[in-house]
Amino acid sequence: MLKHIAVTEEATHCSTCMMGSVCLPVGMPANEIAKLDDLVKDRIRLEKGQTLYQHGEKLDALFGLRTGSLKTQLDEANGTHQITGFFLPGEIVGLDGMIESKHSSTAIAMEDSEVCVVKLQDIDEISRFVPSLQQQVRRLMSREIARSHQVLLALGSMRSEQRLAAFLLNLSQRMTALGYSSSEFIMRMSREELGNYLGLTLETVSRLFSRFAREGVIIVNQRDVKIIDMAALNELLGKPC
Amino acid sequence: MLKHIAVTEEATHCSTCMMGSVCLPVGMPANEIAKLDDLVKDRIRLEKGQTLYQHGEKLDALFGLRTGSLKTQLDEANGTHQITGFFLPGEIVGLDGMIESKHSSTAIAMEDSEVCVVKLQDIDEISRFVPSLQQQVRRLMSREIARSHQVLLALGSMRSEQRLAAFLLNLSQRMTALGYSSSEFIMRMSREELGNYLGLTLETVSRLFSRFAREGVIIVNQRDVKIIDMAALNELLGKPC
DNA sequence: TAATACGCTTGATCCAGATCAACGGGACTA
DNA sequence: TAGTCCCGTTGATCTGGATCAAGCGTATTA
Repeated sequence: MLKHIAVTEEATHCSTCMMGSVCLPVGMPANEIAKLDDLVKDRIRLEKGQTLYQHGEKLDALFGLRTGSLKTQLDEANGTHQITGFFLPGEIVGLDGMIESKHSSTAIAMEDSEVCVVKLQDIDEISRFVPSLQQQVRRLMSREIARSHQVLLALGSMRSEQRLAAFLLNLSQRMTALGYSSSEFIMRMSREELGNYLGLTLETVSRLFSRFAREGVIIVNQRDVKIIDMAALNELLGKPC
Repeated sequence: MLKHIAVTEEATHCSTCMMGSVCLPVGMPANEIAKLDDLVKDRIRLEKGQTLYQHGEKLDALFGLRTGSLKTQLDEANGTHQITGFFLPGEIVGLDGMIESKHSSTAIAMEDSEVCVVKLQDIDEISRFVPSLQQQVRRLMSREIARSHQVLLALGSMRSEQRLAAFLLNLSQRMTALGYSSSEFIMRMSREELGNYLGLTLETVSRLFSRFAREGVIIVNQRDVKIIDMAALNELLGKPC
C-alpha cells in the first residue's frame, strides 16, 4: 500500500520548494510559479523496490520526484522487462501513457524515495489562471520524447562502449543540474538494470567498467563512479572535446 | 522552399476531414471537434525527399499528415543518423522537441506528401473554448512517448526476427486503422531505412524477409508485403495467438 | 561466527548479426 | 538498346557481445 502524506507545510509548495529550479516549474516565469501552490496536495513515500504505479493502472496524476530514484519499465508477455528510464530528483515520472488514461509502464523505486503528486485535474484547473502551465506540461512531455529518442539512438546505432559512455555523460550532466559533482557520483542501479536499459548483458557492462578503469577513463568501485577523463568519453561518441 | 497552401475549401477543416477518425481529433467529443475549424489555416505539400523541418529549427507548429508518409531522424555528429519513426496519414509529426522551442529531430518525406499545419499558438487560443483540446494534445504526446518506448523495447531486448515481426504487426495495425488491408500493404521505406530504424543492417533485413517468405509467413515482392500467417508473427513475439 | 545469498568480476567459448563481396533486376537516361 | 544507377538479394567470413561457468567480496541472517 502506498504511503500518502498530506501536504501542509510551507516547504512543500512548488513556489518555495528547493527543487523548483529543476522540477516541474523549471523555466516558468517567477510570477506564475507563485500560483502553483495548490498544484501539489499530496506526496507519496516509497520504500526501495516499491511500485509507484503499474502498467494498466488508471493514470490521473504526474509525479515529481523529490528524493531518491526511480526506474520505469515495460513488462513483457514472457516475464522479462525492458527498463525505459532512470529518474533522478526533480524529474517528472508518469508522462508516458496517458492514452486511455492508463499507464503504459511500471515505475519502481530504486531506493527509498518521495514523490509529489500532481493531479491532471488540478493541472487543467490551475491552467486557467496560469497560462504557461499547459505549455510547461507540453515542454516536459516533449523532453521525455526527446530523451526516449536519445536512448533509441544509443540502442540503434552505438556500440557497447559508446552506449556506456553516453550513459555516463548523461548521468553526469543530470547530477550537475542537481548541484552535485559532475565527475563523481553513485549509480543507484545494478549492473543488470543498467545492462537491461542499454541493451547489453550485465557481464558486458561489468567488463566495460573494468576496461574504462584500466584505461584510466574512470575509477569504479562498485556503484561509485568517478570520471577522470571526460574528454575520452566524449571522444568515444565522436564529439569534439 | 516549402510549398504552402492556404486552407479555404470546406474539405480541409478538421470537422469535415476524412482523416478525422484517425488524426488529431481522434476520440474527442463530436461537439468539440466542430469547434476545431480554425485550427488548420495552412497546409504544406512536400515532394519525395523534401525536409519538413530540421533539427534546431524553430518549432511553432505540429503537423498532421494528410497524405503520403514521413520519417523522422536524429542526425549524428559523425554524419550518420538514426531513424526514430515512420509516419502514416492521420499521424501527428513534430511532437518531439518543443524544448526551447526547437525541433530535436528532422522530418523528411518518403514520398510526395501533404501535411496540415497546426500552430501551437492556435492550439492555446482554441483551447480556451475547447477544453478537451489540451487533453487531446497531451494524449497524442503520450502516445508518442509510448510508441518510442515500444521501439526501445524492440531494440533493447528483441532479436532481429522479433524486431521485424513486431514492425510488420505494428504496420499492419496502423494500416487497418486507416481502412486499408491489414494483411497486404506497401512499405514506403527502403531496406536500409528499415534496418536503420530497427538497429539492423540492410542485409539482415533482406535476409529476414527472405526467410519469412521461405517459411510461408509472408509473401514479399520488393516493398510489397503480404502477411500470410499473422499468428506466426505473434508467436515470434511470445504472444498468445 | 558461520552460513547463505546476492551482486560483481573475470575467463572460455559460442553464435547472431555485421561486414565484405558479388550479382541481379527494374527505372531512368542518352 | 545499351548504359548507369539504385535497390535488393545472396554467399562467405568475421567479430562484438552473448552465453556458460567459476569464483569473490560484502551484506544479511542464524
